[in-house]
This record gives sequence, C-alpha cells and structure tokens, in this order.
Amino acid sequence: MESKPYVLEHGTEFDKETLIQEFSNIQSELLPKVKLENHFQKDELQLIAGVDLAYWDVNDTMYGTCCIVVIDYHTKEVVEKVYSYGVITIPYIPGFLAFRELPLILEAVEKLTKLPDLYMFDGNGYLHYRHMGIATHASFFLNKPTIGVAKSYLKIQGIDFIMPENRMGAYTDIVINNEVYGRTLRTTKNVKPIFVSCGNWIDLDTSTEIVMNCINKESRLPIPVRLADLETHKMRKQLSR
DNA sequence: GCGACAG
DNA sequence: ATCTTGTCGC
Repeated sequence: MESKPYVLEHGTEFDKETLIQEFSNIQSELLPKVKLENHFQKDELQLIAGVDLAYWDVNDTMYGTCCIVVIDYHTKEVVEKVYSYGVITIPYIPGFLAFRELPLILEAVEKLTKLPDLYMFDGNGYLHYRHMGIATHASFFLNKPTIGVAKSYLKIQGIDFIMPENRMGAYTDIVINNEVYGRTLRTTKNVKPIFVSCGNWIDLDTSTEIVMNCINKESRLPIPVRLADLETHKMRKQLSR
C-alpha cells in the first residue's frame, strides 16, 4: 500500500516517507550546532516567552493558532501576548513536531515588540530521537536560548523514565547510552511530573532552575507555557466561529 | 501484522 | 492535539 500524499503548499505533494527522509536530513545537519552551555548571564534574564499551539478543523482542513505569552521573569507579570493562525499543511509525525508548528511560531514571533531573552516550548528539546525536538530546532530561528517542557514522555530506545520522589523540585535524569537527554521533574507535590530538556544555548541545571522559578500553585507547568496554553484555547474559540 | 507515538 | 460532564479530593 502506498503512503498517503500530503499537500504542503500550492499543489506540491509529498509522500510521508519522503518527508521523513528530508526532515531527518535537516535535523542531522542542525545537530552539530547545538551547545548545551549558557550563552547568557543568569542575572540578565528579564523576558521569558511561552509558546503553544491549538488546532481545529473545518471541512477536513486543519487550522492552528500559535500564541506566545511573554512574562517578566522576576514579577511574573504578563508583558506581551501575540498570536498567529492559519492552515496547517504538515502532518503530525512523532519526532518531527517542529516542521508542523514552526511556520505559525515564526509568524507570531514577528509580531513581538520586545524580543524575549529565552523561549519555553510545549514539547521536547534535546530529549528527542536525534536531539532535535521543537525547542532545539526552533532556537536556530529565534537565536535565543530555549527550553523544552513536555507533559508526556517520549520513549527513546525503549528507555523508561524513573519516577522522582513525591516532593516539589525532585527530579531524575533521563540517561540513554550514557548521555543525559533530559530530566523528569516534579514541579508540584502529588502531581505527575513534567519532562524538561535543554533546547539550545543553556544547560540542564539552569533549565531546571528557570522552570522551577516559574511554577506557582495554579499548575504543574511553568507560567509562560501554561498561559500560552490557555491563550491558544481562547483564540481557537474566537477564530473557529 | 502489531504496537508505539512530544503535540 | 481533539472529542467531553461530572465528580472525587485537597
């Protein structure tokens, strides 16, 4: 049976296997440019952005909206909110989320009046089959440090995560082939953990520290990602009617 | 063929 | 991601 073709833009069609082949090549070319070291001064962190998308469909056409919420790292006040929306042309394929979501993300970023110092994503970064989750991939277009924050676990090479202790701030590292891919982090007691990984230009300890500093009692997710999530749902309500 | 599978 | 109400518990 043949793979179903996918329409990308203006009548261009690709079959799934071709997409995966080309996408894998792109990810492999980016990998050598990843640096898991802080390319910034911690005490200069001011604006942190959370990025998320929501989807809906109309007559078999998939639409999406991307919302970016920027907060002041110290006061936790919302500084700016921007969004974009449009037709989604790339299918969701595990391991290739960035190719589906980046177009709308970059469109929304264009609308920001102040550039954030760091971006947090709803999804993985270095914790990925080829270390190229959306947080890492996106960093090359944003030119800023990024962090990946996933709500569920992406199992790699059959390796399960180790459940951290049930106390706020407890974590266990996700190690595969002697390499640390990411971290299972309990941001809130009595609530299931999240999965934090470096995006780019930041180390895992600092990523963990920043995520924990963005936790309040409202959610297990860091504030920027949580607010972006809520915002995309609001936008979908408006846009889908 | 079957199961796995960030969002 | 999305489809969906009430409900148990802190």
